[in-house]
Formats: sequence, structure tokens, C-alpha cells
Amino acid sequence: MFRALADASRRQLLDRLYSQNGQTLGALCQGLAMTRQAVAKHLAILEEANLVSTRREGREKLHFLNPVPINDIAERWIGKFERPSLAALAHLKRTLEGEEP
Amino acid sequence: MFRALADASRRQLLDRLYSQNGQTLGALCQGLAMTRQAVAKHLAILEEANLVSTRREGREKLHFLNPVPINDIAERWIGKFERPSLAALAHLKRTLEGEEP
DNA sequence: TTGACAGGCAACCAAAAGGTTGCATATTAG
DNA sequence: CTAATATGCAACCTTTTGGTTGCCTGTCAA
Repeated sequence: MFRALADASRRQLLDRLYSQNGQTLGALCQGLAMTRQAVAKHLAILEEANLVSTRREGREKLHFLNPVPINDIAERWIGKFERPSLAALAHLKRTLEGEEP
Repeated sequence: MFRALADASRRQLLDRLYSQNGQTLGALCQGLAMTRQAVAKHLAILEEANLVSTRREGREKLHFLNPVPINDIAERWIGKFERPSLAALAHLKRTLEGEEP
């Protein structure tokens, strides 16, 4: 999932889906400097990471953003590192400046 | 920064620094199935992503976890996608099941 | 039914990522 | 001073990744 978020093109696709959910592959390709196939690959990766869900509608495939995994990340990572953030920051500052000079 | 978090070895290093901050390169290598140089590369990437700060102490280099960028991610991404999460989930469910069957 | 339109599949390619080996450099303990 | 320790630097290798081209399949409209 971090891997899926690691690429700028994929984050851009998520942004697009955020601004308008349920777009087709073709629609998501508009204005991108990439072939349709490249976009399809990215969407496949996002789908595999469970960040995007799809639904077939006739000959089109609609793509929907799935915010749940990002929420999970929030729980597991942000909570972990964010909580001691302020205290850690102060400590880090002192440490970098040299605690025992 | 997403790229830095994308690799499991690097997340493991962050975990190690979380459990004990200010470790040396050598200490961080202990028990890892990787050469020292590989670990050093990972740490360099983490440092470049501003996730880890370092301080030279004689011939050792101490590594400190920096929670600030993760906090930023929380602000920019989680906030964005988490907020509509519950509503979106309900909507997504309906959508996937077919809104107009 | 015959195109045009939306998407899927597969082979191929260049570049980046993860990792290794080998050697150099700086510090500190004896 | 010398040897062991802790890290840095660089070349090299292999796999993964992001992307392309080319062709095939399914679906809708005229």
C-alpha cells in the first residue's frame, strides 16, 4: 500500500478520483502525458492495494476511490509517530544541538 | 517521502529507531539480513526524506527519528481522505452493489 | 451487421531500486 | 604508534518499475 502511494502518477490519479469519483479509464487518461495502458497499469496497482474499487458498467469500467486503507495507515502509523511528536521534537532539538557539549 | 516509506526494510529501520532512538549504523545493522552498506543506503534515503536526522559523535553516527514529515502527511492526506470516509464507505457499498440495477 | 469505441493482454525496453563486494578514511583503545 | 572499530565511497549486478507498441476482445449505435 505504501508502494502504491509511492508513485506521483498514482497519487495524481487518486486526486482525480477524489475530485470526481467513478470515472472511466478513458476519462482518467485525459490530459495525462501517458498512454492508456500505463494508466491502466497504475489503476491495477491501486486496485490491488485496495485503494480503488471498480465496477463494470457495460463496456466501461468505473473507478471509485476507497478511503479505508488510508484510514488504516492513519491508525497504524500516524498515531504511532504523531503522538510523541511534540515531545520528541523538543528532545530532538536539544539532542541535535548537543545535549552534553 | 512516500517513496522513502515504500520499502519494508526502511519501515523496519524506522520501527527500530522508534523503539530506541539515537542508534548508530552498526547497532541498526544487528540482526538484519543485509550488509552494513545496504542499511547505510536506506538510512541515507530516510535522511534525505527528512524522516531521520543524524548527529556525528566521534567516529559514530547517531540516527534519530523525525516524526514531523509523517505528521505533515497526516495533515495533507489522511485529513483529506479520512474526513469523508464514513459517508464515502456507505456510498461505495451501494455503488458497488449497483445503484440502479 | 458492421464499424467505432472502451477496455484487456502480452512482449518488450530503459531506467531506477535494492543489494553486494572491495577499498579508503577517520577515531579511539592499548 | 598501531590495530581494531565505525563509517564513507564507488563500481558493479540483478530485479523491479514505469512506460511503450501492437494486437485482441467485448459492447453499443447506426
